[in-house]
Amino acid sequence: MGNKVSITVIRRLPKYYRYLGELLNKGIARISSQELSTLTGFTASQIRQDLNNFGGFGQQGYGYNVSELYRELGKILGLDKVYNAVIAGAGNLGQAVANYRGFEDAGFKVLSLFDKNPKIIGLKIRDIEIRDVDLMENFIKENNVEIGIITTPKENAQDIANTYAKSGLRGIWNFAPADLKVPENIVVENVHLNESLFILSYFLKRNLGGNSH
Amino acid sequence: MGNKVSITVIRRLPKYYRYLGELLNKGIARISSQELSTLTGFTASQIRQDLNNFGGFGQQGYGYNVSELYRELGKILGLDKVYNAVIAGAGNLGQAVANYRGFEDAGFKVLSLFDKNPKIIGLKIRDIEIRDVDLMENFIKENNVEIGIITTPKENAQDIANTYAKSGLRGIWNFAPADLKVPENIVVENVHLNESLFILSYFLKRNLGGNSH
DNA sequence: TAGATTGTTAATCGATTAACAATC
DNA sequence: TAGATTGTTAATCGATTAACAATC
Repeated sequence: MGNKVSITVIRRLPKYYRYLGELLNKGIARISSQELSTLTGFTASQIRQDLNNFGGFGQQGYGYNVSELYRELGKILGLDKVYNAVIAGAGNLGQAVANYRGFEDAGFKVLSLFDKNPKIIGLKIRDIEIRDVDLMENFIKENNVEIGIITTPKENAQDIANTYAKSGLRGIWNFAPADLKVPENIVVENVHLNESLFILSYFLKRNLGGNSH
Repeated sequence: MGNKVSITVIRRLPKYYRYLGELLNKGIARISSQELSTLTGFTASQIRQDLNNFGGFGQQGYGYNVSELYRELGKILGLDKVYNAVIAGAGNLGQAVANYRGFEDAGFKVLSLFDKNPKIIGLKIRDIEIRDVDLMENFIKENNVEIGIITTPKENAQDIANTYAKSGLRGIWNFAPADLKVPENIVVENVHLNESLFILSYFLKRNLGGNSH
């Protein structure tokens, strides 16, 4: 399997996956790149190019088999494996993530939340306990945790990232508005809500409507 | 002011704005494109190109005045105006957004949350009341609300978007994993957590580390 | 004035679209 | 077989980088 697929291609894959899942639920068996284009807004040509980075999943004269393509994309996206995760920062956002159902669907399991506020340590979100953040490093090492989520204020984000790095985590999902410095072998994916909000604001000011900027 | 600045440029502006804010807090008065490059990871050349889409904010031999550039970018991003907002969906995520401090910093004011669950209608998040979603349309019309946030399950997202459109809102900040259909004059900015998570998963599977994919 | 750094044009690189032969 | 639609190459378009004259 070739390795150097561009990030712009990869960022489109989840959207394909989402629509294929919807088609699957509707019981639709096949789909052409043209029909996928109508759904996703990407051109048919681009869709074919994108998919062919990973293999020839289609069939001339027929199109793509929905359930096969869905399964293949799931594999490509790594959704066929379960990862253990922890959440640092058990405020509203941390609790929202802990409760987020899409999280389990993607094969992630939250084993614990961590916080430094003694008032909430010991509480449970669903059945997930909030523990003292001082226990986090050992917990990660002892429970085969591979993903660390950061939902703390930005002031603490780099400290948490450092602890994560020491603990041997492999990936960080960062919600703090900060660019984390981590060792080369750790993957960081950012959700920068403030940036998203600023972009909304930009287009509002200019009164430029239309979906999906 | 020219109008057609590409979306790829616009998506970099919030990062410039964030770092300039940090420099301002540190009391740093000037910065070169080269120094900004070190901070942001974009090339100096690209930074100069980006900024020159909006005007010549720099000075040869000197660089950029931090507070001036910060202020100018704030204007470009529309952060110099206050918008009223409401939130549909008062679960964890909706409450997290209501409590999110970056929200006020960007000039957005949440006037009310709305939900259909009678158990939480009437409660307050900080001092923001949760109201019955049936009252939402009138509330928006009567309170000069311009932004609608969607933190409901995806099943309800399009209905909420329709109500927003009827209410005369101008912008939607959508957290549901769905592509909303809205009239041309309404701006939609999406925060697709599931897509972000899938991308983290993709890079984890491939064991490709490094920041900022 | 000399040094620094922008603003801007030109060159390169990469991504998207178009086109069509291959083939189901 | 005829029609449909992919996989893939070539053409186009847009974004990034390099280079340097302008100028503070």
